[in-house]
Amino acid sequence: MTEATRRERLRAETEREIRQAARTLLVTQGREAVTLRAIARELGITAPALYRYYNSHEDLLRQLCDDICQDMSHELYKDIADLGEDQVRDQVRAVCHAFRRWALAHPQEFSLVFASPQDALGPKPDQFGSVFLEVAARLIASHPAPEQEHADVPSTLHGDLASFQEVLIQAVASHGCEVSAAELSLGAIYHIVQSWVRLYGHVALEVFGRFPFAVANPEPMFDRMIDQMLTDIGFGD
Amino acid sequence: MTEATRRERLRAETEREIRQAARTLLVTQGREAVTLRAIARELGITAPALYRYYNSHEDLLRQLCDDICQDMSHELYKDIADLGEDQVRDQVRAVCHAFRRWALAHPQEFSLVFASPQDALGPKPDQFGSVFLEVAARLIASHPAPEQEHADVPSTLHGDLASFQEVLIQAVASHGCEVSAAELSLGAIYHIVQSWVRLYGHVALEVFGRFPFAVANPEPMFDRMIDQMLTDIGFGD
DNA sequence: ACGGTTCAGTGAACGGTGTTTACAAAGTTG
DNA sequence: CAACTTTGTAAACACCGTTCACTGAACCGT
Repeated sequence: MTEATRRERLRAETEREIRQAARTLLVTQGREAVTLRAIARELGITAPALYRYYNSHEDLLRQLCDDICQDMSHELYKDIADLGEDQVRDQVRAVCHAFRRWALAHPQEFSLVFASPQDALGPKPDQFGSVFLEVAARLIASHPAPEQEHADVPSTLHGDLASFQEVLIQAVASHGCEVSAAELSLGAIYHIVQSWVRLYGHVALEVFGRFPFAVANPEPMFDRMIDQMLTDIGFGD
Repeated sequence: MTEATRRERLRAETEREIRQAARTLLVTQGREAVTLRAIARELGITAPALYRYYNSHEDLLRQLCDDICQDMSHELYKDIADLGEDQVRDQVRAVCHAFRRWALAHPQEFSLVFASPQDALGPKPDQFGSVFLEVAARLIASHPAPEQEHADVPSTLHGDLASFQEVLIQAVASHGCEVSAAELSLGAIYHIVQSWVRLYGHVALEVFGRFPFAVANPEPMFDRMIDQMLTDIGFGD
């Protein structure tokens, strides 16, 4: 059967139950309610027992953030799975809409992930925009005409963009698309990052209710922005 | 002298001292350290005394947010005060850079203001992007050629944009610039909002350390984005 | 099958938190 | 001076994260 011993299986099980309880508390009662004692109460154990699984309350929240990001990532990929391999532009559109929809449907999770400082975290650098960035990179790479040159991106950024280029190429490759550095120029990378800035800016403003004026229905504005983004990248319809 | 009685002056004084202490704690030791007892300790009083001034801890934090926004607003206006009345494009550039600089220099304040949900707040709808929005509106209105039409903005948004148009016209007017609705078209308003989305997106990502890749020096990227923004609005050099 | 070891969980305790309540001591006002 | 308002205190409550000594059960090598 499974390689793990019985003990390890039980441990992994309750570990999952703990985070599930924490997640439920977060969603139903907000971040403040995610307390060690409340979680333990939910599982029918006492608070100190949780220290067998997590070093601290902060540690638990950190791992909860990882869970959330992973779930969102899976959901986003699920939303573009139905689309054909060749409809990459539709995939970009879909992933943008899915990201907004997820954030609006899970404001507490979205806030928690963003409120937590990225500083003293593990080796994972991003894990939030990665899905969008991968799909967008696939779109540009798969397009036959990479007319974008890296003439208009400041030379100071070439180093950073080049290292990110490698990361993106590897990310795309892990989805079965082999691309070369030539197909994914530095200019293209730059446009992708700029698109992520806009996408994130809109969604964050909307989720946090910080739009400069009361928007009755932000959806058409979002649609319009996605169109503009695609046009700027060079994929206007 | 002042209209207020002696008691009212004393009250206002300690009220200011309380928020000053809270602010210092926030900056030096982070949000978690802004506790009622810590604030009281700083003033040499006890925690329950603070309830004579604020209804709750949450209420105090809310008002602290207001303080922060107001301070930032003043600082931003101070940064563009040196520029001539007619150099409005430079003013936009300056206010963008000032916003980024302020956010990077005050990450704790920036995070606190954004982490706090906007929902159950007072009558103030925004108070964060207002400075940028006002200056940007002034730029467009002062420009002789308002070639932007509202043909390319979704008709669904006309209502929301029109109401925001009024707000902006009033905001610009309060700075001595009378403009008509014709000089500040709906298309222009839309571009201003889009610019704010990008500006906020970049700054938030940078402050929260959530850029998709390690950027050694984000400043040239920011400069490049501001250029692009101005070009999109119709003010490329 | 037994004995030692590992491990999950408990209960009590410590210092800290927001908040309420009853009360004292000032300041203000008639 | 007396009545009243305002400001602060001390004690208490329930809750929080965290530590520690301890129990009991599961595991493992012999």
